[in-house]
Amino acid sequence: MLTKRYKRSMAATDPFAGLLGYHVRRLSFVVMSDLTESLAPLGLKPADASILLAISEVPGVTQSDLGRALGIRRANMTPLIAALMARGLVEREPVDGRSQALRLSRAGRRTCRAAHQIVKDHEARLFGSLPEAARERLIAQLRALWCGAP
Amino acid sequence: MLTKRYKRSMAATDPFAGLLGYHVRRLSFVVMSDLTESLAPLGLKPADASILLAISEVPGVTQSDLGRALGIRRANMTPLIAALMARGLVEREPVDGRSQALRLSRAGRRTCRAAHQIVKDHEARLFGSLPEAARERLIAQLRALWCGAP
DNA sequence: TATTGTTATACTCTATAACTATA
DNA sequence: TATAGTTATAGAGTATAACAATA
Repeated sequence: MLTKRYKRSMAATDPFAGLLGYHVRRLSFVVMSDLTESLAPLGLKPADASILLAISEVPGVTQSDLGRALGIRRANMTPLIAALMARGLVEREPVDGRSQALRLSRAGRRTCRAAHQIVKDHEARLFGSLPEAARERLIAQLRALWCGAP
Repeated sequence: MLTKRYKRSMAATDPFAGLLGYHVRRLSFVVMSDLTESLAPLGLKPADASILLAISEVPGVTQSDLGRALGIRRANMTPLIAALMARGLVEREPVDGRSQALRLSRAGRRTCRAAHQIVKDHEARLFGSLPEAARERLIAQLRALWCGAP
């Protein structure tokens, strides 16, 4: 990430060192890179894994509600769900004439468990150095910052 | 960001609430959205602003070194620098037959100061609720997580 | 041989608009 | 009139490979 050359030439006067947003951005990049790489053996991207995890927690959730919860637009949910259905991981059943209830198939539950384990390992690898109390305080602070104070 | 429907159907059992990486990702999105919007009046993207700020701190920095410091590849630096030069904000001078030293023009320094103020306001708006000590601890923790422990 | 800067290009993610069918 | 899902498409941002000129 940081080269020797950078450390020589810029680190001492890094104009971003005092910017919280900058560190959030760089950490987010590291997190997403590691997670993408970790999930690749399952043939899943982070978005796929988040969909499986969320369906597993709320079986029967609607495609639209799921998209809203994850910050994925309707138009972009369509191909994501279609791919998971084509792989036999997700099943769909109409709740009325327009909404579709999503559930995991048996294979989907298996893949979801594997993904969940990978995510836990990934978190431990990246954040394991933090004491549990610090980790929880960090989560509470970040959560408050992105989804509004309380 | 979060809809009422989401709060009703998923919040209680949010499978991501305990994942630090998830909150980093969501906060990064909020940060980048706000920063992009805040810089738009100057006709700058966050990458442009980071380039101006960095050149201002290290005048004469090389295009390659700058890219490495900011995590932008050589191939992607070319059009970014070209656009800033076309706007008369950045000037370039060869240090040897291949490297180019970058400096801000007078207009570039003016735009850089404006960008710096916008960034400071943006940080205050998003993170002003944090006491200074908490903010600094947060920065130290995030920095350690993305660029290696010490 | 390795590095700088460039060009061309491709891939992913995300965004919008328009359409249908249902409520 | 508003919502669910779909389709098509456009725009960022980021990635690689190959090239010429230079160290």
